Amino acid sequence: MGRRKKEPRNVHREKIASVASELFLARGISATSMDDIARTAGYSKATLYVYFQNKEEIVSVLVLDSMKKLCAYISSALRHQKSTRDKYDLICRELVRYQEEYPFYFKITLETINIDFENRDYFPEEKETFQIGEEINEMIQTLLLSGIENGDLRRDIKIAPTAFSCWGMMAGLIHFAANKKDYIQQTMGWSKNEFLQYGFDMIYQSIVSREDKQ
Amino acid sequence: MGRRKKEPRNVHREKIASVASELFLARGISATSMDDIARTAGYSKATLYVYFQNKEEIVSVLVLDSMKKLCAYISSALRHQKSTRDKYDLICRELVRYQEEYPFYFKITLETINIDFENRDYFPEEKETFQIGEEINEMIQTLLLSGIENGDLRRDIKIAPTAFSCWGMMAGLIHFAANKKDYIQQTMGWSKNEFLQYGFDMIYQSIVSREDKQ
DNA sequence: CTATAATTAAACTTGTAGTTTAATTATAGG
DNA sequence: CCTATAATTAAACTACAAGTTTAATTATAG
Repeated sequence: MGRRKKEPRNVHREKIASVASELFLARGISATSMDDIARTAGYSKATLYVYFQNKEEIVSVLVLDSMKKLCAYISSALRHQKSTRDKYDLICRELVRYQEEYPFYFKITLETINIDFENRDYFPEEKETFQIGEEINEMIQTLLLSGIENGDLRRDIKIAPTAFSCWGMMAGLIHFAANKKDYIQQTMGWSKNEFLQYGFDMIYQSIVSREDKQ
Repeated sequence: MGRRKKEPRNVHREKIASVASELFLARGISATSMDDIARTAGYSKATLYVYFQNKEEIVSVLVLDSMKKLCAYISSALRHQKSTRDKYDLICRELVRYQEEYPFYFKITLETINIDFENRDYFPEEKETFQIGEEINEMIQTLLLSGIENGDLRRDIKIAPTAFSCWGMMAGLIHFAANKKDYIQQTMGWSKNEFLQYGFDMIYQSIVSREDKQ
């Protein structure tokens, strides 16, 4: 009975999400209204509500996109480096890149990956985001395991707790560095990246094998 | 010319702040309206605006209070323990306690201690909060220094970067543990505190002296 | 040409922070 | 006991926001 189709639903969703992404990055999520998005995207607000349930759904789609990219970054990092340390360093770099590219989603991800599937209703995108988080976890745990096997990492570390501790510590470090850039410069005379390098190295020190004490 | 004084300004401020604190803890800051606070405190909304500029000022007073307590906790921890490790452990415990007691202020503190004194106008409370953050930093750096001197900690760590890295990592760890309690239980079979213990130990491993390799 | 899908303008609801005014209330000082 | 005045307040107001709904408009497939 449809007499008119033109663009499929997803084209509109992607156009809207893309515009929202730019506005969110420029002004922040809460400072961007649905009216802003509609105006910028060249739709009316009513149309936005045809393609998305609400603002939250738009955000969750963008968070998912960003997590997919992060996952791809990390996966590529693991494939392209050989040594445990090189892989570790590149993962750190990718995490920093992710925070810089998507500062708001980085924050949301840290808080949301949670998911107590009982309580709330979640968008499919949110559940998928959670799944991708699991994928990343598995990659990190695989790295830890192979690091232990070839003697790069301590034999007595516990894989899962170490992976999650690293995740929490790195996130905290990156968050700190991103928000206190000027402060770091003033008190230590270090750039954000120098500071991060030092912090990431500290974390590595906590898991590295201590056999080689030349 | 004042014909009536009754309660000094600060009594009202404290009563309002105290009520706000309870509501914030119970429902969250953004879910608590000025009307809620006024109703619960037994004032009219107009009176709230007599004693506070706005909601933000109430929050900043509460954040300051919470930071004062944290500072006192940590200071006491350092005075009551002898060994570097005991002092370290107790500081970790106090940080966790702080997060549990003031989850919302913990988050704000992590984001706000920043302060780029040029940009915004800050309430005096915000500046004082920053100062207390500095005090805590100094205490931690003093601990690191004495730990190095008596051989408990590695001689090659850099005091300030290590202190700030620890701060960032611990905050990240605590934040992770607090938000993903159930997840930790399900994936690792560990309680939040067991996980935190493991994570804090990892951090300590990264700064501990490695002389004693029995 | 027209039925109908797609889109929209605009009004509306509900909720928020913040401001202002005019009125009310309580009391310190004479 | 008065009364000037400080303290307080109710209530109306502005200015936004998200989200919902309706009635009208627009474009096009057949």
